[in-house]
Amino acid sequence: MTRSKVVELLNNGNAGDSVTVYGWVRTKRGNKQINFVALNDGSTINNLQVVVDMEKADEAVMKKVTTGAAVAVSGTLTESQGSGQNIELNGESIEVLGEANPEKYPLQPKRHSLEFLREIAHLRMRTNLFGSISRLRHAMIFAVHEFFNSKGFINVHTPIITASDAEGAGEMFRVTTLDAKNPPLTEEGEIDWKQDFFGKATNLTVSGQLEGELAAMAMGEIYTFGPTFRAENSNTTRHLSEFWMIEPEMAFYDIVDNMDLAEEFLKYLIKYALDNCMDDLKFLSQRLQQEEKNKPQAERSMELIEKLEFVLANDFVRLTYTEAINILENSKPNKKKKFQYPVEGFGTDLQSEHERYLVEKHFKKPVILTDYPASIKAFYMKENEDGKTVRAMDILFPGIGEIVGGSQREENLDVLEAKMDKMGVPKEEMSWYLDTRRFGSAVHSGFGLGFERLMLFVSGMTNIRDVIPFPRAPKQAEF
RNA sequence: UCCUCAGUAGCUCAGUUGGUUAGAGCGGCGGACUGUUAAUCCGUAGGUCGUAGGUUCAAGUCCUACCUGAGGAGCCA
Repeated sequence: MTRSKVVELLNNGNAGDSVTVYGWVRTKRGNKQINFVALNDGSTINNLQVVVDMEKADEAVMKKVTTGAAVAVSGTLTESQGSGQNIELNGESIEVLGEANPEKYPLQPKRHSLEFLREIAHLRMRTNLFGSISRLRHAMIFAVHEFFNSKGFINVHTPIITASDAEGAGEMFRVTTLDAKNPPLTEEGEIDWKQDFFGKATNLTVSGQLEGELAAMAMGEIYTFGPTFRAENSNTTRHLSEFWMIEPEMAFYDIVDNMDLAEEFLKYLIKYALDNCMDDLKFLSQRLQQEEKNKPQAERSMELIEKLEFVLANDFVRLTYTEAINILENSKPNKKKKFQYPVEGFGTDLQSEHERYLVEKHFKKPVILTDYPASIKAFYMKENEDGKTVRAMDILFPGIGEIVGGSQREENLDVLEAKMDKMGVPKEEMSWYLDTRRFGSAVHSGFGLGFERLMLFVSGMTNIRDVIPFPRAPKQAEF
């Protein structure tokens, strides 16, 4: 007999069908006459109820059917007499494939704290919550590729090991095969990287953007979707040391085309979740509502599905950095000196509290901020005619902050080189990058979307460590 | 990295101004119940109080250091 998935049986099973299911036991309850086993195989949030007639069942086998055990069940689908489900499986034969000692198995049929589940990340995907998140994450990965593929973008695998340290996107993890205890030294007493595996100092990538630009300047429209590494000592609910980033890069796109694409992309992903993951979203929503009960009314967020639909239905607010500074300067919290960091005109770097005010209080919807001062942004961003600002754009989401950061790129070689000199970026090492401006340069743009931040928004989770299966963060590299 | 808070049973927590033998709920185990939905009811076992020092007649409780975790800030996606 072939194996059926729980999701197929619940959606398309008919009473009378003879089926075999494999899965893990969530709970067992009942009495001497009858037992009910809730079976889950990861294919859906919903469990298949297996009904066992204890007068016919092997008692020794049923004793091993405990929470967490892997079982194979064969039997006949029947319409359920109970109220929690339409269809259930009349279990005629049950085989325990793998026992789970109930005195030692850490997942119990009860609510666990997220902190505890983080400590047992190797098992937490067996919970309803992390099962839902895993399916949702998969759906979002799939939707990313579907979106770009449908628009004719080429997926490019940019290198994970890089030698360039000029991107200025934070601390990097060194990649080396040198003996850590006894590295070869130069005459000056410095580590001699020439003797290392690649003949130079290498790191894990902090961004695929520069290579993405090379590809875009040949293929037109490309995107990358890969792991990214930052060795920053960040201990927050929004940062990981290893995370996944999507970076489209498009030739012949200016900053407005870039914004249009980013907004369309985010909405596509959210719609995909609503269209394909409703069971999981409903569960996540219920969980969120439960959490929010403990919060004061004013701090409660919108119901999850309502929030997703709201973002779909409304245009993102677009405004310049300068306009944002104006709003902030005239805002109540600024006048009442409620901001920890006062807003002091053009040049002020926006702090979390400022971004949150704009998104959560003032506009109450996603905001795209553009035209930041050149002084607070990266060297490769396209300078505006005013000479003061650059064509950068950050998309700010409620509860998350910056979810997308992007820009139109400086395509003029002279301007770019002048900026690199000014900001101390080594031109010689980046000669390969500058070749895109030397030969066939053109207007182009791109952005980076933090995949886990998207997951935070879509799932309603609040800690980024809960939306990636095996989080990497300072002092955390287990599993 | 900085600030704040926390660490007591498998899990979630209570534990008074320092004072006998450290408690509860859930989970586990045993039992009861002919259809349950995180079942219900009865019973039962389960603890190096994060680690190391210190103060004291006496420390889960006070002090110091360290470790771990959470929330916030910075850095950013």
